[in-house]
Amino acid sequence: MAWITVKEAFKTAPGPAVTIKGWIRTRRDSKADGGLSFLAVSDGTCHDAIQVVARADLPNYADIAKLTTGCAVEVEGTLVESQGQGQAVEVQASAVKVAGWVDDPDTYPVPQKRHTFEYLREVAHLRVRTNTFGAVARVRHTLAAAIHRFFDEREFYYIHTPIITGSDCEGAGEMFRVSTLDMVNCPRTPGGEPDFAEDFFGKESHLTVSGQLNVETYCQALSRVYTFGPTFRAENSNTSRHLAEFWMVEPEIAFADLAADAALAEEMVKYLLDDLLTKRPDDMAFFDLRIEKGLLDRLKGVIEKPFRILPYTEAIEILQKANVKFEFPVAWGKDMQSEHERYLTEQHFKQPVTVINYPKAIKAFYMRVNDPGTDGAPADTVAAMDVLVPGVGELIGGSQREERLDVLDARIDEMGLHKPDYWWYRDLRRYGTCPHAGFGLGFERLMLFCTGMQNIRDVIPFPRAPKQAEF
RNA sequence: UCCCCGAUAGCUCAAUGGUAGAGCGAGCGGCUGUUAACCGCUAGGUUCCUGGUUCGAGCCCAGGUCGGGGAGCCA
Repeated sequence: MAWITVKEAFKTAPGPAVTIKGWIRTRRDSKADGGLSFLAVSDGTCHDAIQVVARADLPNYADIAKLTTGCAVEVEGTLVESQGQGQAVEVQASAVKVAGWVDDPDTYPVPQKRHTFEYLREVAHLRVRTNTFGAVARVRHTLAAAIHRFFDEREFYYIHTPIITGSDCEGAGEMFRVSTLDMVNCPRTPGGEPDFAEDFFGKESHLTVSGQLNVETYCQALSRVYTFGPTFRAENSNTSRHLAEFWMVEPEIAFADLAADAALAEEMVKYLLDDLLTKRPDDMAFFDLRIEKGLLDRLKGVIEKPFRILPYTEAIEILQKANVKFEFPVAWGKDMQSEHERYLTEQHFKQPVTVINYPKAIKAFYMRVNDPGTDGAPADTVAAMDVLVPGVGELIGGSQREERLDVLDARIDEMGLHKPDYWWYRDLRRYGTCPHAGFGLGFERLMLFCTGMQNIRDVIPFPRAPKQAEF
């Protein structure tokens, strides 16, 4: 008897003998026809559970009648056309073997009832057994696979940039230290500071906050590259859009400017949405029905319309003219607040907006300095871009990189950074430099955008956030 | 880190400073080719922690812990 997945079973015509293995979602009993039980069995391979009909003449029916939500079972039977409403096929069981009971149904953390997401976070090891978190897990996989396929189809190479970094020059926020030093009796320098020369790497090391600087080196040889891996920020961020450990997609393209970068970002987002709608119609219909009404229409709209490319200088003008009372003032040269970004993408344009050419003073040292007067800006700008999307805010941040060594050095000095730390990054500008650009896409933010889920802690299996690393 | 809100049964929430309740879930029974099933019965409590006010605290006060919403940092 062939063991097939529930997903396969739904695609199979009635008739064959099959074995199904999975976990009980619900059990319903009937005394009709001499007695029978209906078991909804899920194996997670697709959104729906399959109905198993277990008749009272099965030798272990007394056990079957005690099955509760969460029990693991192996069912042998025949795939048949369903006699009832609500499903096309079901399994008429010839044997139901109980692989694992639920100890105490009264305290099983995820019985078949409504749960809040806040509660389910406390039982993250079991929450994936619910409809929502099963769907999240499958969508997450589908998007991740689509990312690799998108780049592979375009001759990008996947670069495994390091998780541990010895350079303290990534400049994208607080970092987690990686150390094997004895924290209680740590070796000290004569000055009394911890002596990192004695540490594992012989220097102070941290978890990466971005793969960008490393991936730029491979870009300068392989032309089109990307990295997709975990990223760590030790910021004390307590929001529904930040994690201490998150996954980031960072492509880097050689002989490319900001326009090419923005075009790549847009093409990628649309490719991913289209692939998701094609490959996961069951889960996406669930999100549309239960999580965000109108989700499917919203995503289809994103695929169809071009992103709005909006110079920062123009964005400020729109915000200043807006008939809305903002909590924070709008002024050229200031970074846009969340409320400003949300206004642009949610109220004014009602679609994804790519804001480009930000003031130099508020952006990172590696972003390429624009020619004076770009977009009619009153001061220097850099070729940076942020892709803002409704409901999430900043989905992507990127830029054309400064490829001119003299300009880069001036920026490093200007920002008070320690030039020798950047020796290998500067080398790229000495040995055959070329214009190049790239961006970072927050994978969990993409998940929020695609599923309509509200909290970023609910779109990653085991969220890492301040005071949260239980599982 | 800042502002606001919250913590009571397994879960979601009620309860004027005076005997702690409901819905869902769970157990048992009834009914039904059932499917958000339905009907009946039953069990289930250190009211987050520490201290204070009071004859008496789930309720008032102080501190803490944890959670949620918003902000900052950003992806």
